[in-house]
Amino acid sequence: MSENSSSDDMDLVAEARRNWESAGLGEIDAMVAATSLARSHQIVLGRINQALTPLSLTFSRYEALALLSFARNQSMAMARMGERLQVHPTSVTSTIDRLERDGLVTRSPHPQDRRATLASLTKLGREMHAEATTALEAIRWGMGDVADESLIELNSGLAVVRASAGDNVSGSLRASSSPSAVADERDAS
Amino acid sequence: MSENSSSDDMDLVAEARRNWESAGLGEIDAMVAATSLARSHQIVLGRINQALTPLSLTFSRYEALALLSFARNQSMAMARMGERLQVHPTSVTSTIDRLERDGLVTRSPHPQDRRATLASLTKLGREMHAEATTALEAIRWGMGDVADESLIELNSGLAVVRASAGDNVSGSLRASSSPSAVADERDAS
DNA sequence: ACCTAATAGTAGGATGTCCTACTATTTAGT
DNA sequence: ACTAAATAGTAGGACATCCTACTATTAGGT
Repeated sequence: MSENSSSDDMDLVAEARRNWESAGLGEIDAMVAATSLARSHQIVLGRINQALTPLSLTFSRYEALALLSFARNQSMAMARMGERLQVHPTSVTSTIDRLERDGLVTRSPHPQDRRATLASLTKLGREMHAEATTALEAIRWGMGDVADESLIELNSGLAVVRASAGDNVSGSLRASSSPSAVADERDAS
Repeated sequence: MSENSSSDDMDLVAEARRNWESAGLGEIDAMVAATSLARSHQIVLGRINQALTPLSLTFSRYEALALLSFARNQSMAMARMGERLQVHPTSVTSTIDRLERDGLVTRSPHPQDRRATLASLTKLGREMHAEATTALEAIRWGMGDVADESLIELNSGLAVVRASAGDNVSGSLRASSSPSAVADERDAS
């Protein structure tokens, strides 16, 4: 999929809004937000994966590498990886399978808990992580030419959504979006 | 995956920011935006799919149903569906396969173009679309308790991203994000 | 101590998405 | 008219994600 097949197409989100309004339905802003969020995610993830393809990586696998690279000894129990990455344990198994297959990670038994398995970065894994990070910076993490200023606003808007799911976003609220939630910032004092 | 496994976890996005800053890397706002976008998408899509599960639907299939329901004669050539939904032609095949299997859609040869196949909503398909729409409205399209006001701001922020990929977002810019693009709004007069 | 409940990881299966390759048709250009 | 290029749809395969079920191990309660 190219980012945008043709340029003769109208604003898909605006069109959805029209359709919904003409059908007399409610929650239009929420519908538009969901649609727009899905499309934006598709765009950004597409760019990211495109940038990682030459390295034989995907964003999922990159995230796992990044997590390990910041961990003590560059290793972590798989269950903990699932918690951090917010994915199902079976997804971790699948991701580590492929990283191990490609020589970026090794599995080893956990020294204290014989149920657990440690995933550890290999030398090649560290190198690939560094290369991939450079590649992602070069494409600004898929954010195109969007100005930093706009990104900060966007982050505020997204933080509100994450907060609605119980995520701790105390370190992510900056701009004006949700006056009520900004309270967290001051509570620390 | 529950929305948030435990509550003892810190702000994952903020933590990523810390890690990146300590590594001396650039494009931090873009990295945070990409991370936050992915997480928000995961949250919202998860809620949506959860609401659709009782109807044996997924959001992808719902989108196809919705597209057909707004089309003339509730039918459309599959290639056109792929353009509108912004997915690969093979994804349309896959989606229509399942919708047809479940009796929500039928395939028929295109009367003018023998290469093409028309996907048409069945009566059951129309009913399921209506039911699913009600279910999605009930959960505000996965946007939780985020206020409409915040959603409108979020939509503006996301529109900037979509615009960066060439999407026409002339009908989606409202708030403050991108002053230059708001001009479209007034051009109509 | 012992039995039950919780936790760690994996196997197998369903979905959704993409890609490449292939067939059938249509369109365009000479 | 005829051939080459474009288009429509599908088959088969790779990945990522979830779910359920199953084994192994650890932790808890009596």
